[in-house]
Amino acid sequence: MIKLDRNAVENAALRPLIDEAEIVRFKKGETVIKMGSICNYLFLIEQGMLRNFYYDQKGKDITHWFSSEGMIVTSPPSFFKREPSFFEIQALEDTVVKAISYIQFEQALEHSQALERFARKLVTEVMITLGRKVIDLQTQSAAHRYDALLISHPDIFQRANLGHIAGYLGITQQTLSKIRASKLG
Amino acid sequence: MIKLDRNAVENAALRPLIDEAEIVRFKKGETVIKMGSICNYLFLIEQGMLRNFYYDQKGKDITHWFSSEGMIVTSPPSFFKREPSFFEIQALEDTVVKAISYIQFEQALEHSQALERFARKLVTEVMITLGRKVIDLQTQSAAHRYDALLISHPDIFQRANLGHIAGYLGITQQTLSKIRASKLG
DNA sequence: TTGATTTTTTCATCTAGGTGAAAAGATTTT
DNA sequence: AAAATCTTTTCACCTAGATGAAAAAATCAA
Repeated sequence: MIKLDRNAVENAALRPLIDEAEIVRFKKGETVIKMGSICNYLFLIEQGMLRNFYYDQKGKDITHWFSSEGMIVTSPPSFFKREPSFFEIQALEDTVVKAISYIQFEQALEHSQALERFARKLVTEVMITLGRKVIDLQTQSAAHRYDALLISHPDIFQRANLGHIAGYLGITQQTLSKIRASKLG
Repeated sequence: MIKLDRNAVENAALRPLIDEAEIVRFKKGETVIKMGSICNYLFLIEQGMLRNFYYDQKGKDITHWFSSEGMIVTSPPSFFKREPSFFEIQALEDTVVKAISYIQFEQALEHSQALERFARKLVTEVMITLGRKVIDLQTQSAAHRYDALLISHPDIFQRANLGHIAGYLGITQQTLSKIRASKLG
């Protein structure tokens, strides 16, 4: 969802929250957050890869976001608004996370203005990123979005399957396959 | 961009920031923020309506967001990251805003944890809204998005022209016109 | 009160990407 | 190493929405 750079991880305000977080392991394919449940954690990924996805009207599974080492991920509407999640989160690889509970998070933020500030800035980054994604979906062709992803996150192509990537790009797997074929000639 | 409900406006932490903001008036059609400039303000709309828009590759003007009375609006990437804005902001009606400068904002947040907290929650709402817009663009038909807007923001149809609304819905004006025609029979 | 400009609709045509089914390739399981 | 399962590609066909041009309607200006 959002990458914590080295500065962020070493941020003094964040340290205690990370340190008291529980380490949790997920096996490849395992469900981390189930649709309909309330997501009580921010997950800081130590090792591995997760994806957020949802089911559209027709029940098709659509990837909303990929997250890997150093990123913080959650089901934002569920975690922040304490409501049932329409996202599922699933492990694409064996994954190790530090799970920061909602209660830990709320308490830490109440006791530390620096952390509150840090959290605000993090959320602001995600907001800007999502704004860019809206513009992208509205103005770029599928092929262009594919190229951009290949450059910005080449590792995803090693770690997620093309069905997941197609959903993330806002297209079907068949269309993605056509785009890939067209690059070969 | 984001609506401040009555609770929010009366929030004690926010009060001083609003009170020291400068009142600015824009005439219908006037440009509030020019593309390429740095947006130094959060605008709290007292009266009137603004739209954020950008130009795509081909130079087509695309509305990203409408904002009216009680909403706070800015060019988020420019305001928060202090970089040239790719959004323009334009007044769709004669509009009165309270302009909170970046410096006022930063200082107030440093001095008030409650305000920092309030700002985080506000940005979180925008993040969630944008996440929903991504899903909407990816899963709903243009006609469905039109219906949804008609229900959620009927006033926009009185206050913005259909070209602007089409851009907001992610379609061309001609397509919007076809959708409208199909509703009449 | 008539131009001039802007906004909205209409129309004919085109195309990016969807759909559904099937084949081909990989990977996993026994 | 065969069977079963999952992933990716291919193909024929379809459709939502784009494009470009033009007409019609509404709004504004002198």
